[in-house]
Amino acid sequence: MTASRAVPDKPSIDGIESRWADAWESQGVYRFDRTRTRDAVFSIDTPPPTVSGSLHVGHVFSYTHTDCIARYKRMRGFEVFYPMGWDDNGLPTERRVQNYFGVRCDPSLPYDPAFEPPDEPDAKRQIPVSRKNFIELCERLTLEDEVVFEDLWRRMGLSIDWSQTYQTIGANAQRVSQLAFLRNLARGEAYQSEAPTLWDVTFKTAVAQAELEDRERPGAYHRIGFPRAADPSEKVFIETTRPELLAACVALVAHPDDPRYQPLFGTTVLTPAFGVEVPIVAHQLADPEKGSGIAMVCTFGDLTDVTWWRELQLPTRPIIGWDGRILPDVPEWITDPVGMGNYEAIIGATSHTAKERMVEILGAAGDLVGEPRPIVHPVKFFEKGDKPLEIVTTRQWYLTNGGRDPVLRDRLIERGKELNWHPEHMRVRYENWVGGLNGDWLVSRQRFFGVPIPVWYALDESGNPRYDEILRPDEADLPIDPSSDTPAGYAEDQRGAPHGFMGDPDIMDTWATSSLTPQIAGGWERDPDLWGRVFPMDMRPQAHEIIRTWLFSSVVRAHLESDCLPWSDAAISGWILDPDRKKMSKSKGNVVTPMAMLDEYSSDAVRYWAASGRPGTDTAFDVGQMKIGRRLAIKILNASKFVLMLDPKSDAAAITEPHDRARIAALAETARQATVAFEQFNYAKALEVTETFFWDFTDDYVELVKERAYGAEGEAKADSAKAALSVSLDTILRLFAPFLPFVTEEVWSWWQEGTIHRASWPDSEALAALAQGQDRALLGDLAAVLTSIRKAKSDANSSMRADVASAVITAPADAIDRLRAATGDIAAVGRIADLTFVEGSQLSVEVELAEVP
RNA sequence: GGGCGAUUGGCUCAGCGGUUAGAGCACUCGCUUCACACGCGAGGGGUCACUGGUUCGAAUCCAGUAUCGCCCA
Repeated sequence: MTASRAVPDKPSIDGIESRWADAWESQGVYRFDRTRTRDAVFSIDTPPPTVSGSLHVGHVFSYTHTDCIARYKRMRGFEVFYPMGWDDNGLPTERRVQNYFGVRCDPSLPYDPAFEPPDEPDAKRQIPVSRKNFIELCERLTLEDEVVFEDLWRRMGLSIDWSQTYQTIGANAQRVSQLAFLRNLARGEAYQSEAPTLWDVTFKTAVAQAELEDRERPGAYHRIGFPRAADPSEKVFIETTRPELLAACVALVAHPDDPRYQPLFGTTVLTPAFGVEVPIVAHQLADPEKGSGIAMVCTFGDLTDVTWWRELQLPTRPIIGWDGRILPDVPEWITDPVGMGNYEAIIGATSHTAKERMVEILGAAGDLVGEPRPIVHPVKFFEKGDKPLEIVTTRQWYLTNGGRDPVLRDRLIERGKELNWHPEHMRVRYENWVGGLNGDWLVSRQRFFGVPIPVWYALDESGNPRYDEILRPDEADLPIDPSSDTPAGYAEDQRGAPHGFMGDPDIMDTWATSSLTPQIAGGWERDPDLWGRVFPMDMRPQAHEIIRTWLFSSVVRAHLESDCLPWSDAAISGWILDPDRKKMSKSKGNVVTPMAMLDEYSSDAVRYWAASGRPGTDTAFDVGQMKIGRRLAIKILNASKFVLMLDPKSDAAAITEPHDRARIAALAETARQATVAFEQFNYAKALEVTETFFWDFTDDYVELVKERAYGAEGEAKADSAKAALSVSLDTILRLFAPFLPFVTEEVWSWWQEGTIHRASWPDSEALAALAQGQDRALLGDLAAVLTSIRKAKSDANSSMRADVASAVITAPADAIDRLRAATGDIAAVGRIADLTFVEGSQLSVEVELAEVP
């Protein structure tokens, strides 16, 4: 970088961001050099932020951590592959596009190349558009959103290669997702199955295990009597929280060892209100402690029902439709006229309403015992939904993830052990999750906006799909949309016709795309040359709450496709907490606008705060730390100005004074510690040791050698100090460069060629050699002496420039030996006329100030 | 209910077996020192959550308790 190449009179950190951001971009400082081979590349699988979401402090925090590592690695000589993705696939973007343009996605519509959204969108009367049109609108909108993010990233100084960007709904991401899916299909890792599925009735889509969350909800146990078929006067009492599912009851189940019910196993009862005969069966999952110890099995009330249904081979009697309402036709298993009438009473009702009506019906018939007993229990929800999930039987696509195959599960847990976790303890979250999987990964979603499942099905003579006859596209044609593209050998007019074809109507789980970010960014099956230079990647930075989703699914995909980990290291960042130690969130109204923060404190200052947060640790939002960062940046400018105004020569051989060598020895140790810390991804530690050194350097060393550097003790000793100052400054700037890219670059431009961000990382061994074996202990002795002298002056309320008539340093013999070598510096900084040493056990200084005239 | 992590001066944190426990902020006092008043110096302030244990020695290791947070049921 060539800038002024002179030290300004009044250096300032204000406004330097845009100047250097522009210079870095125009000179391609962070451009990935793809002539470098894999061993010389450090590749980062950057998290693509949700562009439809808002920017918040958490972004600044975690992206800074990654950038510090990227910059360190670049200075270590690695060519850093640091792409940026935009996550514009999924529900948040779908909603935003709908509202912004007043449209909705209807995949049955043909693509209209001339479509333009209305000038004045009406959210209540959304215009239906094809999937392709919808995605085009999404890309148009996210282009605007991306600009906001990119501006912030540049302003923060993220050293991203802006020629390497991708979108998770972009053509390349779609192509990669579909190609990977087809490869999974070919290897038998992707399969379809008609099975009970967790279902969100609001979004009308299947939901995967990873998207579930339990929420505490009030409920009530209803005690219901089932007459025995053999003797209707005798009743078996169950307790259920879901009486509305009585019509879907297929059995009663109790624990095989429960003596209360053992005599009943193999007998049957009649369901109250419906008169359907169901068996009493035994299963070890029945909890004798819960309710009456015998439970009603329905298809399906919860996941345990699904287990009982599967393992006991019970019939399927669904009564809840995909809209969450009771199915309209009286099912054939209800034959009793009263039962048929009771069913008609709940047709079309939601679960909630059906429950109320069933309670009425059961109460009127005397089948309900007593009052419902209120409880609070965990209920499964879609994490983005607000109604309890139902379980309905649907045909879905699954991807193997170890949830049903112990061998694969063990292999994936092994992968978790191979991965280097930062911090280490995050590994258990992965292991807990993988160990707790209860099924394969459900990847199909009944939504409209997303990456389509890239297959068609042949239709039989009646026009019904033959799911076993999957029509696959040619890999070269990807990405495709089966709702508008036609399979080979068919014509478009055969769509939906007998002996024709139909496209799979579903799209993929967004994680099915996000799990492939290394493949999308790294040019998998698109740019083999690039792929060979960046994969497997080195680093995945991400937040801890998506270990089960993003991290795990990425491991699954790389394992299945490439039989390796997608990256060697996972750097897990913590959260930003507000001062009340709650996670910062928009709804709490405590989110600070990142750009305003950068304006107020400067980018380097905000980065300083972010980099102070240890890896994986939740960190309080703290403007105090930003103020300190700002102070540090300004201090670097001023200290640099001082050193450079001495016009020092970087002649390492000139460093001959023991004090200077001791300082260089400390510098070498600092560089060593910072390097070790960075190698462990501990940027916070690297910053801390550098900062500590720097403040000692300015407060003690610079003050002590100032007079000597000005020439008070002759040219040779001045040159020694100046050379040490020069080497120190050069090293300090490089140690700080990953954290404070702007101010370090600014100073670098005053006296060095090129950009500091491509300069080499300090070599601690080379620095140690410059110290010529000098003991660092001298610095501790000097600091103690200096403090004593300053204290004497401070106690006397006098200036630090006050003259000292005499000072007597008492110290152990070895300390005296060391300190004698710096007598000149001590006398100069203390303005001591007469300095003497006395041997003693403890280091102390007796100071006699000169008479003030 | 299971798992993980945290608990150190008023605040934010470092230290994670070895001399009287550190830093910054805040606070008090002082200093217009020619790199910096967006500065410099000095000072006060902590029985390291609690209870046991291991050890010559524990903030640091072990067990338990409490509180908080997160992940998973």
